[in-house]
Amino acid sequence: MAEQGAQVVARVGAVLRVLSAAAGTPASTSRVAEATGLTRPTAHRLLSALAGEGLVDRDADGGWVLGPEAYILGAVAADRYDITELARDAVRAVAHATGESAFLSARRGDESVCLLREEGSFPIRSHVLYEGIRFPLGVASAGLAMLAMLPEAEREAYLARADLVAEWGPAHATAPLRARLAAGRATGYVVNPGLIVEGSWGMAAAVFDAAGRPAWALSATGVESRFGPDRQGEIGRVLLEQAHAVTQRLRAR
Amino acid sequence: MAEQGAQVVARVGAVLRVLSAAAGTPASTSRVAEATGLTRPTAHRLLSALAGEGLVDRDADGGWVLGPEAYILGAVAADRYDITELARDAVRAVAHATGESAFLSARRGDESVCLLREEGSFPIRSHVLYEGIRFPLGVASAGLAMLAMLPEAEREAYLARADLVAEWGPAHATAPLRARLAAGRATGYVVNPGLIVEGSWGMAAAVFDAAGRPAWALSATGVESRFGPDRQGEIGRVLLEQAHAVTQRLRAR
DNA sequence: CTAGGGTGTCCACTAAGTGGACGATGCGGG
DNA sequence: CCCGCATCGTCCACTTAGTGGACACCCTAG
Repeated sequence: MAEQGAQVVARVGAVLRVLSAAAGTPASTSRVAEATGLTRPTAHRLLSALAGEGLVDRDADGGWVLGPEAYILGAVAADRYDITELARDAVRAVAHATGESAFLSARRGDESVCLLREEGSFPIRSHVLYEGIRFPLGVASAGLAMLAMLPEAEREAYLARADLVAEWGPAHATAPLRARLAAGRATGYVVNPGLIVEGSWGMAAAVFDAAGRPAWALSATGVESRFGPDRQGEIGRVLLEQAHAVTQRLRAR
Repeated sequence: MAEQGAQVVARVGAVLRVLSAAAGTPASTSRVAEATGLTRPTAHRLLSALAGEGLVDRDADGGWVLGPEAYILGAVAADRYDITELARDAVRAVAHATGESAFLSARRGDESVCLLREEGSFPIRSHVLYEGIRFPLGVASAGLAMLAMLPEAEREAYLARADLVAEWGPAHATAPLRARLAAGRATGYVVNPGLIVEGSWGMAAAVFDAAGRPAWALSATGVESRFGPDRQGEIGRVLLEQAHAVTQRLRAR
């Protein structure tokens, strides 16, 4: 039984996150129910009430999307939380230097969420990441980068509570995951060898907030052939350099 | 008694709107309770639960602000609802041509909410409007402009249900308000003769969405001495021209 | 035309949510 | 340094808001 007054709020949070993760693609009532673990009448009721508040909207075909009030909340909250303007040059620099699509992601609890994407110039690109998409911290390269740089106690606590194998496969068991994180701490950047979509690789480096905590990550993704040993060092170097530059800018403000 | 499943959602909406309207200024628990009409324990419980979801945050002094999840929701929703990039040049043109601060506001139900502000060059400026601030439709010039251009049935329905006198004074009674709206329909722009803060005047023109509905407004505000009959026509012309340009751009996309 | 999948709504039931009261904390003034 | 006042967080008896299984309706594809 939830803390009093929290159950509906938690459900609202879950519903909004699902629509956010859908990145503007309308979701059906059944889809929202499934993704949030709610029953369909409950999902429908919450969605209708949220639509009444303008936090969600309904498209012409009955699909649910984030609403105009969500946009306004975000525009106001951007003053405090938005680093995309400050980081945009760095994301572009990664895309330009590596030819791969580059991203800025933030940590949100036990998830990473993609905030910014810059297309790379290389004609074959991975489209696994887009603004709003979320992954567990141990899954996408951005989340791996932030997880690797957390204090050991927090990292181990996460590994203890997160069950990634069920949904993401045995490559996400604790032992291989710890190895990946240890390698990331050694080099400063992490490598995701096609564990979300086979053949789509990613690399990432953490960006630290003013308190020294890994709160964001810069990453690059592309096809496997572009992430071999011959290029990994260079991509890693560029990611580290640009991530460090963003960290410095954040400290300076 | 609310529609089932709606009471807590409505309260969440109200809490988030209050924090949004505070435009980043931290609000105390008592302040949120007062502004939303909730009791203090209820406000505290909802705020704590929303903090758990990341939709609100608590600053170092215990004040409540919109949280990182609110920012993310808004960033995702911006794809569908953000016209500030498209309208920025027009807002700047109003500021430049008139010397006054210029704004873009949106209609949100029975309120107008300020989305964008450009400072004017004239050294004496009004600071009544800022991003996130909300007014009833019949109060700020932006809301007046949108209200004036609504279909008559909707406008009259609003006038029937909105009681603006209690909080805003007798100048907001239905008769003077109708006159102001009629004048606005005749000229295409509305004038707010210092009714929010004495001496701070505003003028606005509506921007229409693809369906021809007044969904936004461009406005200019400044000190009374700058809004006399000698300048009203020119300011009105600039507002109309720029609002029309934004309307055209919206149709074209 | 039929079947399947998705939708919206109902309402008996109960668990979640409420708010008055109380104690704690912090700050400012004397 | 102490006291008063304002604000805070928490408690828990009470009640009503929220729930979800069931049902009817709608739409689309074969």
